[in-house]
Amino acid sequence: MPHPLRQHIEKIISLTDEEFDFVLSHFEQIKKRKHQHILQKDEIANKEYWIISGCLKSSFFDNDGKEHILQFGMENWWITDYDSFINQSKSKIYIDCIEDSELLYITYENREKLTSKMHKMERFWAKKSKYGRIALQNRILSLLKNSSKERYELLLEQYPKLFQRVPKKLIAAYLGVSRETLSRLNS
Amino acid sequence: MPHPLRQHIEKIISLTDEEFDFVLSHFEQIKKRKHQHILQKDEIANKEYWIISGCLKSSFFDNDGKEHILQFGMENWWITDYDSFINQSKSKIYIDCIEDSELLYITYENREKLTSKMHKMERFWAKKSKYGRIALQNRILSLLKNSSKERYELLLEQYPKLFQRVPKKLIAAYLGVSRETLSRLNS
DNA sequence: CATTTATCACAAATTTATTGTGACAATTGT
DNA sequence: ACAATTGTCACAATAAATTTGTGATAAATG
Repeated sequence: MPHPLRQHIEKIISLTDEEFDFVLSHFEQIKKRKHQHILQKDEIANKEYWIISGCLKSSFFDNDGKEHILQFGMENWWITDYDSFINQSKSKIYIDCIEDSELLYITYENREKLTSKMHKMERFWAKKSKYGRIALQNRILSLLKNSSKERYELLLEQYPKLFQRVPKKLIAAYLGVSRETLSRLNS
Repeated sequence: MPHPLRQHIEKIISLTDEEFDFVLSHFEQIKKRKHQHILQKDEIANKEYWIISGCLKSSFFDNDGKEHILQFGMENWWITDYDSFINQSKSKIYIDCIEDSELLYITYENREKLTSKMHKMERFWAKKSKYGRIALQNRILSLLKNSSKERYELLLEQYPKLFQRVPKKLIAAYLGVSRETLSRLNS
């Protein structure tokens, strides 16, 4: 069966075997265990990760040390701090594994190389980026217009798996409520 | 009471208040939680850490994925991969926290600066380095001449606290025996 | 001012990690 | 070749850490 990354990319653009091999040659594969981070504050994100298996979160710690989760990442998702990655600037966020995970990553330099040599992949990432932008916009809207109960229900509807996989306190940190409030939303 | 790092340094050289403040200004303080790493394979160790509180280990993973522990680090110890730090080359080792820890670190650049401006500190680190070398040599000798039971007893005698603080499987990875064998050394 | 939420405290439940031990194969030194 | 030591696998008991729900109360929100 085809490489999972190929399946993923071919949802947007199609590739020959040679093209995919060429793409893949720009990636490295690594394993990370639960709790291990792949990016921390003040580092420059020079890698973009694609999740083969496992689960990660990208989060921000406020001055009180409280964690706010920007994004969860699961199988077939991309994750990095795009602010830091694109601008090659210091990151404010922290990305770590919620489960043992297998990851593919492409460095900033390799992505530049690849997109310059292969216009198709430029298009792929451009499209990805558009979708990502829409998702972010929707998240902002949801934070503005929906109550925490509504946000909870929307998330549950959209990603029911997440609730079986990750502790509720992390869901709470994603929804922007305390874990106690989240717990009481059930009743 | 004086800063713990000052107490530590003054065991070897003496410092005025101004001198110590100057030294300290080259360090940064950070907190790390259990499981978090401060160095991983293929990174360049550009920081040397001094442990205020907590416990860390520096280890190497062999081809079978088995962990071999080079060194534990506790309060008032220094830790980094000196091979990588001194030569500013890619590290082969992994350093992570066994407990939540508070650390001071000095970057390679700052250490260069500090030692060039303050000869005393050059002497301090030179002496530290000598002691470290002796400790390493003794460890090698012990691995060569002592049985695992003897190495176990020597470690227990020298660092009894370690056995209360860290899981036996890590002691085993330090002694170079399987955790089962270590367990049976008790009887 | 009513409602919602955060915070603190606590205990129960659940999950992970640690530890010892038996059985047996592999390795080592003599 | 043989005895002793150790590694590996499997399993169960224990211990430790994490997760979860809930009450009480204060703070904030609209």
